Amino acid sequence: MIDPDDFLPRYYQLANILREQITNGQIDAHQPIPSERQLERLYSVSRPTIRQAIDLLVRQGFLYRQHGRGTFVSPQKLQKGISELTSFSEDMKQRGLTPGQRILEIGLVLPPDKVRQQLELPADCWQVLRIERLRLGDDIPMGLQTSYYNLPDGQTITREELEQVGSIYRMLQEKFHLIPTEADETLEVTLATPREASLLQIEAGSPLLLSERTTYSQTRRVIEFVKILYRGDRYRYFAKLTR
Amino acid sequence: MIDPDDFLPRYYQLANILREQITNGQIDAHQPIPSERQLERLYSVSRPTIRQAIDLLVRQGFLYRQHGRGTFVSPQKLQKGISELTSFSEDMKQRGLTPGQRILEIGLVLPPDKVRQQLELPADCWQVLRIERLRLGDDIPMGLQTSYYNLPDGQTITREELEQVGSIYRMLQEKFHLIPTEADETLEVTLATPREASLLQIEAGSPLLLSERTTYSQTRRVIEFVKILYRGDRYRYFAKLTR
DNA sequence: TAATGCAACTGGTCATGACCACTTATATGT
DNA sequence: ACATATAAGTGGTCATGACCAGTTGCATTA
Repeated sequence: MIDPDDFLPRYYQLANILREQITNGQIDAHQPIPSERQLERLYSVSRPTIRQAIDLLVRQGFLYRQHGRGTFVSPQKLQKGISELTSFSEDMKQRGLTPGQRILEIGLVLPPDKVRQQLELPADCWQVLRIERLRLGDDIPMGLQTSYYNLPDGQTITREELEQVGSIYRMLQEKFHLIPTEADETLEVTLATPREASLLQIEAGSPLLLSERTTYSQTRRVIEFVKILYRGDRYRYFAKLTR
Repeated sequence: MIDPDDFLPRYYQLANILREQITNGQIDAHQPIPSERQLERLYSVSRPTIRQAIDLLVRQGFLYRQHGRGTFVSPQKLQKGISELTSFSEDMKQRGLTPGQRILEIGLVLPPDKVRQQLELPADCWQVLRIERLRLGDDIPMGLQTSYYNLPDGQTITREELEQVGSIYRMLQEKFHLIPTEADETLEVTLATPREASLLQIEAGSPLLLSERTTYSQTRRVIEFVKILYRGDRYRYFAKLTR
């Protein structure tokens, strides 16, 4: 069952096996999985490895533990990851919609104060990359996105590159070795300006959900600052909270 | 430094010590903490204990690791907990406002279909506890909250009890041993009805942020279903996302 | 001098073994 | 029949020791 020569660590292989069993419905909600000592014998791995695998699944919301009783399967409802950092495209796919985009503008600009602060840039900063896109779900306008990036020494991203690759995150990873791992997001309500309304194909003054997100890399450096105006009638935000 | 006889486990004591040092600014952002082998000698605890403490602080956003290089302090900005499950009162306190409330209605009602589904109750369910409160921050209306509870066998909560204790969560813990540990939340935009507007002291048709939350206990049973209508001009939602 | 390779760090994974705290069912007492 | 101990199970914590996999700096080599 578990291959010690696999390039994946054993605790990770075990977590995958157990997750599979759970999502396949082989164990009902609120039913116990085998005890840690039993798993030790079942899969011929030591208890620390078992516990590491279970820890992972507990954090991911698939299992919960009860001291002295056992480890149990969470009900389906809670088996969605906690607030996961996703791109707009991934978000749309999770909702069962086909993501799309129309690039409105792309180029270097003098950053507004707020953007400069969020990107942690000095006051004498010259220019940052700004990308404005209309974001679509099943070809219907879902949001208006404005992103800002501070790329190293004169490097940049062209409209052609972006249109070809599609995902900025993939470009950042391949060209600059930047992997988004954490983000701070705020949500508030605003009303659509005439320009925003016409782009989003709604009436001026319609309510919008405004998301502002700062994304950080593995080393906790700022990668990007993103503003998205979502159509209030088509978008709902999901979050999973823990104690 | 670490007391083996303390009622707190050692890894937890160590985490507290390190967190203290970090928040006190004794180690600058992006600077390394002592290596795990050094901490082993410094505090006379074994490496698994060290790693458990560091794991905790990494999950809480205070530290980040880099294989082969070391463990480093995160910049202040990211040192706020990930999406934490908080009550309205705690939320207000974190924002530096004094929480308050006005109980509008409290009593048993026939649950609407949506509420019944969220509380995972059978179709023939008779009645649930419904509490409607106006929530204040620094005595200014911030939101209109409607909560639903399914309490065991005829037990209930009276207006007097709630007014005296103040916190429903504390009552749930003391009377029913229910501790909120997880929640699913959705956010969307709506417009205020005349009644909502007058209670929140805004104009009818003003944009509102609607939060719907289902809260679960340690054993993943539903505790409550809560709807809060926040004033769009006074409330902003924060979230921390991870990958 | 510049490139190379080695050694000494770092965190990541894993095994073994032990004891504690909590829960549950069973056996034992009254 | 009931209450009470006991034992066996569970997860929670911790120590010791080992090896792997990246990173870095320094010494060696060309």
